[in-house]
Amino acid sequence: METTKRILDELKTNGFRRSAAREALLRTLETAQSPLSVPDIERRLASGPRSFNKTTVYREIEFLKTAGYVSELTLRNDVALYELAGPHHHHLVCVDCGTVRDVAVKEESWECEERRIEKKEGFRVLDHSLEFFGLCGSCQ
Amino acid sequence: METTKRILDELKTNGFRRSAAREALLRTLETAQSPLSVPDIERRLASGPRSFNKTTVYREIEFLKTAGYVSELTLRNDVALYELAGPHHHHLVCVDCGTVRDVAVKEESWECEERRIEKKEGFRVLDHSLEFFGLCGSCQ
DNA sequence: CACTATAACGCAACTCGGTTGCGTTTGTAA
DNA sequence: TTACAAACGCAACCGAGTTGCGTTATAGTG
Ligand SMILES: [Mn+2]
Ligand SMILES: [Mn+2]
Ligand SMILES: [Zn+2]
Ligand SMILES: [Zn+2]
Repeated sequence: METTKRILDELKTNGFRRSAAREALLRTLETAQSPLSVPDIERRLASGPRSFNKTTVYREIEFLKTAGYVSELTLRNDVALYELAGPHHHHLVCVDCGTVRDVAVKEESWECEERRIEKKEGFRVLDHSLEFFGLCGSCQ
Repeated sequence: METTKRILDELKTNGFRRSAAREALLRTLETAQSPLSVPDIERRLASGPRSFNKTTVYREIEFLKTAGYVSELTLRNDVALYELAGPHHHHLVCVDCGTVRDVAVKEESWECEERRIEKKEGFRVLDHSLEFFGLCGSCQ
């Protein structure tokens, strides 16, 4: 826990300030149990002690993404979702209620597949996205 | 070839008309060598014998998607891309030039993974998306 | 070849996530 | 305390995608 504090400290050693918006945004992401959209974040911030301009939120998300502390999630042309960056993982997305859950996938099975692609297709694989769509426990 | 004609025929037997927009749009997707966005499609149509209103293009895409002839592709929060529906497959996306290519992936290796998820997570998997991001031959 | 029903279309106005420019505020270290 | 730049707010903007509604055109019928 206290990921927020750790990130703020790391940022400070690199010359970035501990601002109210930055801390509030990090705490929001840390306490969220699933990825949030920017509108989500704005609402949660607004229901706290103070709200922030949407430009600030977008810029801060962009900053934290570039710094590697936040990762962006793309699902079926909905709005972008954000979560605190962690080890590489994938998601279960309920097509009914929209909830998003982390899921561990054994990647070894098809990392050889990536190497095969690199060789056969002449394409240098840097990253991949894999998400599962279906029905969560409460929706099936 | 002549996927366009086949689709138009199939649609006609179901009571849907062979309209100019529908035919032009299908031909555009058929001759495209990679998925297109709606703005892409609008531009290509406009440089042909006649152009169509963007609402028409959106509605037609939606119609063909629902009818199962077009599939939508979502990559890293860019605009939606569309291609003629075919057998399930995945894509190689160049993060430099943006080109999108089909790629065959042996799914057997991790279909057991899906079943494991269903059992362990209590989540009914209906579908998945898997895309590879990296550098194409000309960009690496 | 009319006639008709309705699928398909165009237009204008709108929504909303996301961006940009610019002037102001605020955190931090000297 | 001061000064510099990081961070912020505001207003205007952009562009993909949507909606309502009146009009046009396709295709089956007589
Ligand atoms: Mn996650
Ligand atoms: Mn494809
Ligand atoms: Zn659900
Ligand atoms: Zn490339």
